Amino acid sequence: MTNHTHAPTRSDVAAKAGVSETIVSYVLNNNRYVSEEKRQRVLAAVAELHYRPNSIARALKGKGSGHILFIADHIDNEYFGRLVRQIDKLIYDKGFLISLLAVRNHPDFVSRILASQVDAVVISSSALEEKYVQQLIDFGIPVVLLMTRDYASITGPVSRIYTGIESGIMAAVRYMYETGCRHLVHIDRISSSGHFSNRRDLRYRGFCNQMEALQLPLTASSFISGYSDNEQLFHAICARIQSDEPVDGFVCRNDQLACVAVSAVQACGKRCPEDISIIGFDNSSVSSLIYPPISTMDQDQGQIAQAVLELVDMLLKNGESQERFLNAKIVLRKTTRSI
Amino acid sequence: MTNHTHAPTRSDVAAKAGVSETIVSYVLNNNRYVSEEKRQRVLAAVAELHYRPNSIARALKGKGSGHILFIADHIDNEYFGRLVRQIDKLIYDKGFLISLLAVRNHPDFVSRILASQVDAVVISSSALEEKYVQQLIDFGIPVVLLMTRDYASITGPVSRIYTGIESGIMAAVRYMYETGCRHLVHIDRISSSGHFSNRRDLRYRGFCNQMEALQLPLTASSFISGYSDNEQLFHAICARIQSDEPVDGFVCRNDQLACVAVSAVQACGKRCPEDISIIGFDNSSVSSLIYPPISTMDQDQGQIAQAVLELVDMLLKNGESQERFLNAKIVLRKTTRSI
DNA sequence: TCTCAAGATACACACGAGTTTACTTTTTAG
DNA sequence: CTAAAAAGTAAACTCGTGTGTATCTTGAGA
Repeated sequence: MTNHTHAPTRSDVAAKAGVSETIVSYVLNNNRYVSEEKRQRVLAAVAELHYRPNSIARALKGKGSGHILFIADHIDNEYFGRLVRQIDKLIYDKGFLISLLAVRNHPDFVSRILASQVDAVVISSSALEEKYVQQLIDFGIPVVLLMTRDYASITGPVSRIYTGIESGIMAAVRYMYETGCRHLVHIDRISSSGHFSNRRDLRYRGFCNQMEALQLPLTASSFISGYSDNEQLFHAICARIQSDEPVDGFVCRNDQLACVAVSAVQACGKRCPEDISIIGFDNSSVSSLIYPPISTMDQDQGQIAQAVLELVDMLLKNGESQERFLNAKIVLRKTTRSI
Repeated sequence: MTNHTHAPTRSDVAAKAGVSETIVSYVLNNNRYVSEEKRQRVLAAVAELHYRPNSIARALKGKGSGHILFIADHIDNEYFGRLVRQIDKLIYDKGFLISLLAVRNHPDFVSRILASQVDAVVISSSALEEKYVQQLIDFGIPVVLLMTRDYASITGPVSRIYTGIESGIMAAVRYMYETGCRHLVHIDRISSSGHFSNRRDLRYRGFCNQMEALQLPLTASSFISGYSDNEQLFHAICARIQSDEPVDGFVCRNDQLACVAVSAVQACGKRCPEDISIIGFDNSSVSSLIYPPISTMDQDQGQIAQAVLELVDMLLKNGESQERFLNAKIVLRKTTRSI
């Protein structure tokens, strides 16, 4: 049982191959001419010792640490989990590793990230204050924003990916309209003070924009939000259904909320989708597991992952930033009518 | 708008404070005597420059990189996501960062991890081959195993956490028994060749052990497994219900499977829990969102996170390994009878 | 007065890799 | 056949930090 306490270093390889450390470095980085004979000896030694350049030492020389940091509000979110998985798939062969961090709006947050020496930062958050994002950028860290809200004030070389949230919600509203719905209600978890002030959230914005475009009624009663507890939300939805204001469709922030909506509709003795249509968001596992299975909007995490890596690469290579627009696809199941 | 391209270094701080770099180092590491006056000057300069020691350089000196690597089969798993979140909560103040990696059974896997220079590795996987785990340990990396299977062959200084999987399944079986079930069936996603060969999986083992202890019938028809597709599993469960062999309870590997079981039971015209009881595992969000809400076993991720960190600390500090036994709590909802 | 302990500081090296520069050998051109 | 160019190698420095050891000052004790 080989019991190495330390991983082999370049000097071990050089010794075993009978060449200088420099040669080893040249072979591995492939940036200087080395005679074929020595090259082979080096590669053999590398293979035999299972040598890999220490990424820490390499990072110290400015070659990058090989860590890409993902920041999200809820890192245990299923949508985010699937995205991370896809990225892990693509990133592995490039020698990168994913690091994860839940958002904290604390003055130390940025210096904490700086000290951790990650090569790039990908942010998927509606909660992180823009000033912190701005600081990251000002410090020269490559940043890719997954757009969940507008980040209006941010300036500098940031890449942005519109993952299809806004256009997705708009497509959902349009589909509901096309299948006959005229009184749509948006269900969300959070709400800012006053119903119409949350314009920075892309779902909210998409809903409002499309409603206005279709000239559908948009009032305070077009929104149910602010309930963090499912039980309370359930009752709020029931109350809304039984109120004087008409409803024939719920457009939900995510599939969990849609689930609650389905229960509420059934509890009120209404039929779904005949009386009230429901559409969720994220295509999470619940949506296909419950009965009736929920129609929802699916963002292709594989596609997003691809875009993230391309933009990170570009940022790392040229410092060039870019924007990307992706679309969510509608997944029709049983909580919406057919066209 | 301050546009620093580079983070400040120790020498910047030393210059600003008018002392030598060594003094800065002593103040920050608090390991040598420094006069109060200079200490204050250094701290002021640190604050002013927002200096933080570069964790890469510090890691190169063997002080640890501040990265703890989590390895799992499915890093997008909801259970795992919640665990990661809890750990992030506890770990943040200690200056650590979580890294994530999906299992690959590839010869390079270990050297890949070695090269990434993480301080410790936490493994939550039933798929990772034991030889790779052994290699990690032999290389002197602190390893904490979240026990999902037995890892019988592993030797050396590893810490193990039994998160309550085996004891949890046993408690579930016992509860089913106490509420009158006598013909229990275990539903799993995967199966090895032959029904009785998967003894290394703690759920499987817990189920078998408790069944034997209660002297309940345990035959090939006590298992439904091997269906990766929900549709196929649904039909398999229906077939089992309608077969000659009696069933009055399903003990499922997770809540998703329990969901499918609920649908199957209803589709077969049986009542749940009156005719057939069902219990899931993980207390994932689906379990409380569907109707009827599913009884399940809950592993307290906060508790597990706490244990993980304690064991990592211990490993990092003394190199001492340890075992920890935690329990899952039963969450009674509507798919099981009352006692 | 001399010595020795302890207080206070700084030099210099190490960590493991990348890279600049310089040195030696071989090849090519004139 | 000689000079210059090119190929091949290696020594030496760099990144930012921690720390062993050396230096220097001060004060107390004999």
